[in-house]
Amino acid sequence: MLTLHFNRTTEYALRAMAIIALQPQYLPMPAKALSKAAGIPQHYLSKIMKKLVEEGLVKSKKGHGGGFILGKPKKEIHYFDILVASGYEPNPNRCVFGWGVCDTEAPCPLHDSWVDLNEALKEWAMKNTLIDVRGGPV
Amino acid sequence: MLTLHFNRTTEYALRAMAIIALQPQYLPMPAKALSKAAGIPQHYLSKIMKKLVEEGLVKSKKGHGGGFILGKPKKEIHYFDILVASGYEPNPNRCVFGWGVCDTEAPCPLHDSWVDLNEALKEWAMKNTLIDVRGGPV
DNA sequence: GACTCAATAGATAAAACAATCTATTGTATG
DNA sequence: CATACAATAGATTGTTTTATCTATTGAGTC
Repeated sequence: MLTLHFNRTTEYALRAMAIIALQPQYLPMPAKALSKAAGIPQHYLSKIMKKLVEEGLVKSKKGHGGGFILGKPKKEIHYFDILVASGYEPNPNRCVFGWGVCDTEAPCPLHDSWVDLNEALKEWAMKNTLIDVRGGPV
Repeated sequence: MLTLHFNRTTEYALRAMAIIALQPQYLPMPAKALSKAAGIPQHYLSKIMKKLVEEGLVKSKKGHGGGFILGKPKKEIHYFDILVASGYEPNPNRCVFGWGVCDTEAPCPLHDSWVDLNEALKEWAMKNTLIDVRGGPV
């Protein structure tokens, strides 16, 4: 795959959350239906959902009539939370340049612009919430 | 690996270009030295360099005293060019949501915010050039 | 022209990522 | 309480990406 900005897992997580957000919240969405609606392999999705549940972004309900619903109001779920829950590292202590230490004091040649990019991405992830997901139930 | 924003290949390409940019331009940098300075496996790097040469971002010189130098002035080499040369797709016709068609007319639920992110990233990649690489020879 | 340095090319191997399969646990309903 | 539905968990397979290995081609130097 040609990675756009995130890996597939993270992209799937965004998709899944968006779809759940579009459902009536009194109606839990079963993993199977979610898998179909999002075009995500069911068992792969289940692993992603597990993390989202652990982070409190969704709540799961087992048994007949069960499924997933949002863990909190849409406006409180930032894309950022979804990224983090699916493995994104917001403040990596890893240098793009591969340097052991790389900070403002001892920056690698790409440090400044990298910080810049990180901030742009973080800003995007923080300003968007599930309220920004548009459309009717999918 | 925990991908930050790009895949490893692209990250390597940025690194390599930054290092070459920091060298005195009358002195070609051999792939071996570059590999060592950048911490990139030599033969893997060679495949990346090939693409960069094809795109005209660097020029290569074979034989004794050979190596790589920039293909054009630093200020004309945008990060964007490096991303593209290493496989980044600037205007993907692929929907995050997996939809066949997804545009302003028929947008997927994440379309708007995704376009937003793409633009932020493109802006970053366009405004930065190899002039923004800081430091002395590495 | 023989020798060395250095890029190019192709094939192979290892690792990471993505996907699938099988079984188990939990919960509502008749 | 038996049955069906649905999440959870672990093990296994498949695919892609990353890395390595082995040549080959080109260019300078003696």
